[in-house]
Amino acid sequence: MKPESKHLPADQRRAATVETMIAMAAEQNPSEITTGAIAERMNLTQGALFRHFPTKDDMWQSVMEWVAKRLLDRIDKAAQGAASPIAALEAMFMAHLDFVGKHPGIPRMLFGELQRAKDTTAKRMVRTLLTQYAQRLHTLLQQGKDEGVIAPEVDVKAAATLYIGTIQGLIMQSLISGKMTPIRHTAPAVFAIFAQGLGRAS
Amino acid sequence: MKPESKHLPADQRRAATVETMIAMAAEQNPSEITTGAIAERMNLTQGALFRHFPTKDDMWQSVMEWVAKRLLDRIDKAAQGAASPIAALEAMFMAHLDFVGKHPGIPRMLFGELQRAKDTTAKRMVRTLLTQYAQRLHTLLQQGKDEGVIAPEVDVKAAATLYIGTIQGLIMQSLISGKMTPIRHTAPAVFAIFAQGLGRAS
DNA sequence: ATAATTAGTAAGTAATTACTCACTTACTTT
DNA sequence: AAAGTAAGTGAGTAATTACTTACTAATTAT
Repeated sequence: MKPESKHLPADQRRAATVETMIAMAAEQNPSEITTGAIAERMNLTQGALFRHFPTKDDMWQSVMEWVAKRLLDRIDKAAQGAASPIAALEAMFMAHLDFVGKHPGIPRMLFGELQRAKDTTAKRMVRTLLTQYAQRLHTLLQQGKDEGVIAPEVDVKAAATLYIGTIQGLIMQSLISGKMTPIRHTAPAVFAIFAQGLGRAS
Repeated sequence: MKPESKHLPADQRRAATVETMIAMAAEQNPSEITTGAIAERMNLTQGALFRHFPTKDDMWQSVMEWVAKRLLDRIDKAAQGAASPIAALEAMFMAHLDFVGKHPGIPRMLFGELQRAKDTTAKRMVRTLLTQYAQRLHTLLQQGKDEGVIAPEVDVKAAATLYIGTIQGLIMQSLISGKMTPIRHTAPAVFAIFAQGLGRAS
């Protein structure tokens, strides 16, 4: 398939490993992905992977770095052009769903890593990512209140939780149906209710 | 600790196993719970478990049965006394959170099982549970629209997704912080935004 | 070209885990 | 009290998995 030569420089091999893991996470439970399976998918022997990563946990850590950087980048770019805080939220919402639509394994990874028992570096990175995400939400929501487009009685923290949950609910839906496509279809209606919830009762 | 005699009748032993697994899921990743660890917690040898369950998957299946029955029962009872569809939704919402507050391992189990690769019986049961849950939501939401307390432009399916996601968001919050308690605190504010979202723009 | 370095291979190893089985112990029935 | 049955024990086993290592092949530098 891919004419990628066998010998790859270390950084490219690491990048390829990360991408392979993300692709595999779309098809199976991340915690059930073995180093053997990763290597097989890369047409490589298992041992070769450990020339580039000291442990499997380090592989997951690299994956989380990839995800955190790309996701935050995407939502930041999406929010940039928006005319109002609510438009920004909606743009972020859609960008986020578009992102997980392209990489369906990612939400599983995040959630799976979050519920790991031991405190891996990867787990800490997920927490950091979500905290940074929440910060952006808080800022926008507060801005919306200041500008009067969001009702003053709205609890900012609750709204941020609801926003994250809204995405999580859509993802859950896709896990039940096994398909990712209906998300794009339902998303606008779901966001509409959320946005209506932020508005002033008037 | 417990003066429970060593020899237990089969049905009691099975029930005890299920409860032990639920308790353990509150402390660690369900997929990392081994039969050895379960047996140890029960002061039993590993082999004894397999006298009561043919496979480990069957244990999880029993756990899911337990969960499905109890959870649906709880939310049905909660909805019963409610004066309006929205009050019923709120009562269900709170009952659900109360339930997972008492058994913090349950949402992890459900989500973890949902993202399993192979189609276990347990996975099918989770799907069934969530479908039945959604049915109740659809009924209430439609009722609300008929009575005019929910805006006619609200998409019932989207609202149901949002409701589930709202709970999921709160659970995610607790996974990040590692604590279950703040859920109860934030929940009303989160539901308030959701309810406002259902209301007529007027 | 030759040497040095970097990447990949193939065959391990030790640990873990779900499940089995021959045997023993506790309870029940007559 | 004796016999029959249900529940538990403890020592397996086969499979899997993360990680290692001695060696080889490709790439780069001199």
